[in-house]
Amino acid sequence: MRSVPAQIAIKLHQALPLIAEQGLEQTKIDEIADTTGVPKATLYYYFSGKEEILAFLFEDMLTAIADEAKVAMEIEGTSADRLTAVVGVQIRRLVENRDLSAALVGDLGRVTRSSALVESLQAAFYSPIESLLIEGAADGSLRDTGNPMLGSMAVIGPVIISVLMTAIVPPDADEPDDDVAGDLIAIILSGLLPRG
Amino acid sequence: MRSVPAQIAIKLHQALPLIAEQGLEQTKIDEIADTTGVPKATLYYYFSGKEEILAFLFEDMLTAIADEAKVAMEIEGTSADRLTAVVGVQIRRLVENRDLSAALVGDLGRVTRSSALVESLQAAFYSPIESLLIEGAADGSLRDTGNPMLGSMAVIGPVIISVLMTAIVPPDADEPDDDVAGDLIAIILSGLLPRG
DNA sequence: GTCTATAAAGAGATAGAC
DNA sequence: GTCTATCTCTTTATAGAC
Repeated sequence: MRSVPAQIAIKLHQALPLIAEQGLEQTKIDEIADTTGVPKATLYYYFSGKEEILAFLFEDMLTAIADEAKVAMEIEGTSADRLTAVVGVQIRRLVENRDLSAALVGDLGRVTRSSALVESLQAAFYSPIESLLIEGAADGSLRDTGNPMLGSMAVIGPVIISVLMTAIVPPDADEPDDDVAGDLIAIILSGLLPRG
Repeated sequence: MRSVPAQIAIKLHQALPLIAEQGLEQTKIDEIADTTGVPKATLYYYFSGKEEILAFLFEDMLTAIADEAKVAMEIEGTSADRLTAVVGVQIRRLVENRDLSAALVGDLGRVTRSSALVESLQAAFYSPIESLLIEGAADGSLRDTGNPMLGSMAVIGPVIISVLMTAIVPPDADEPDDDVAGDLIAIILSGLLPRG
């Protein structure tokens, strides 16, 4: 894959609503060319096929999330605060890239078959959270669940699924979007049992 | 779709490792015929195509989960107990059908494009949990998060993601499987903050 | 880098006999 | 219900000029 000019990278995003809606399988490369205005021959010049196009866009977003998460992991406060910040970053970016996220979550199988993408997913979602859980258990600001992996799943799972839901629901829902991230992390932190 | 003989339904499961591994898109209907021993002509006799074959298997499992969940929702104890039971059912069935679950989670986009499957998913996962959260908030055995939908996501998300993980990891991992369901629901119930 | 045209192969789906 | 054979169509991907 040759280095992709920014000009083209931007245009590629225009194909995402299509891909999100009907899946990559049903999206013909001619449609991508038509929708984005990038000639098919040019697409093949830069990419080996449509899988690589989508993977490129995934990588783009995941790298951005990973970078931002790294920053969020350094803020002042308790581990819980940092965890809240990281989850906020993740959700915000996912929601901002609604269609790309829908394509990502809707085609997790494809993603998990690419080791490069799996690594990017880990760097963006799993690793930051696992680190913070371990850190928090050590300094006492988070409960020690005894299983950082399961704990991480308990955080990432809701994030992914809630994004999937918002991504599925047609965009007409111009609900104020409230503070999904905040509400979600509050539930995750406090749990579902009544507090004593 | 004609009513599928049990004989054939059973054989179809033999194609699942293949589908789980390479995705339905990459799985040729000839492969399904070869692997299951069901002649291709017979497959077309009962199904309109490979999508319908997979959807049939999904429905099968989801219906079983929904039925069992309905039972679990009636057991004695607190709402939290019932929630634990329901999640236990869900995880157990998913893990038992490892490859089918991998196919399901790996191709959520396809699933969400079928309204029948979306309804089955809701009946198996979302509805039971949402009911219990509402019930628990009312009788005080669960915290009132003010948003049953978000609360449900906080439960279902970890379930789905943890199953995805175990489904991705090669089966060589004959780890005792411990009590994933129990550990997971404990974390979800108690939250990640230290208890006072 | 982009165009037009085309190869060419794959795979889904069916026909029609048994 | 199952078999063999085949059709047909789509879609990827490339060739070669500009």
